[in-house]
Amino acid sequence: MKIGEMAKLVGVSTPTIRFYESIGLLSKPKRESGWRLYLASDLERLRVIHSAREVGFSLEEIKVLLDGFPKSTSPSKRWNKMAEKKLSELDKIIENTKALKYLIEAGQDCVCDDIALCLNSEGQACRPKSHREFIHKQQRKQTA
Amino acid sequence: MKIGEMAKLVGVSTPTIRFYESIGLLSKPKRESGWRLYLASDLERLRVIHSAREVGFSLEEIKVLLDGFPKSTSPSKRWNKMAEKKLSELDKIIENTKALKYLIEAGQDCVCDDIALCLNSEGQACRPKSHREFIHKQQRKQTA
DNA sequence: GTACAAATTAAAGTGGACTTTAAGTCAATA
DNA sequence: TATTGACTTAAAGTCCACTTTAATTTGTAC
Repeated sequence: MKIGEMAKLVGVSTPTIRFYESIGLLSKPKRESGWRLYLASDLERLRVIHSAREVGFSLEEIKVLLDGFPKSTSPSKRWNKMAEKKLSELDKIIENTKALKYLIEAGQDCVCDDIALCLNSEGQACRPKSHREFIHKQQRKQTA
Repeated sequence: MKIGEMAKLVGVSTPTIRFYESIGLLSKPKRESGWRLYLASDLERLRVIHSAREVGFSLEEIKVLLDGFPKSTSPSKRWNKMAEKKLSELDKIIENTKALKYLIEAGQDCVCDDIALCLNSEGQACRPKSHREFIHKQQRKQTA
């Protein structure tokens, strides 16, 4: 497939794809009369890159993660180290995301005058109760 | 508390806090002989900002989300619209994060020669099976 | 054959989110 | 009283991840 089709399928711009190629994040594909022709495997790789970007990985991190992805042999120390680090970061992201979801949902029927009050107040008449309890649990976890 | 203490508790730098103040994301706190003195509510707000940043919210988005946070009245249309949008983005982030976790975990004992093969191949001898199935499910979902 | 849409290049420009710099002030300790 | 470490300011600088520009080439439709 040509660059425009792949771009559309994944949801990035064509200059972005060329840019990724220029920094070696995507490999140089075959050409047909000058036009880049991509394979299904390129599409998969770009999809992974895109979702990793959305989760906040830097391009450099993605490069290490993908290029160091274990071949038939066992993973390198560097890869393993980054994988470990990233796994715990991803867990943190999931926690954060859930907390924010609760916060936003609560905004729809919370009666606090301020978000800080809503998060903070102990005896506040803030609905829904479930939200306040969840947030407080999160904060105790983070502080500890 | 002074700026350094708050910075340490949340995990940002002191210039970052002053920068947030300069763009109106944090309000100007009381001073004591020139030094900023923060309250517990400032700490909570900064915590929310920080975790939202980690999840990829822009500062502008966070500003809208927090400043428009419904007071005793009902939420504004703008706030509601952004909240809706953000809730679905957050769901996507959780999906992406889980998929990446599977991918990284799989890297530890996958026998594919390449990450694209691992994601892509149908009859490939790629362990663990659970991972491949999960990823394919994700992809079908995204493409659909 | 001409217009059009989609591709090509290298290089310069942009926007967001900080970070650094430089010169100074404050409060506590030796 | 002098040093230390945490604070103050405004302004300039940096880094990342693209995006835009401009000038050109290719394949398809009328």
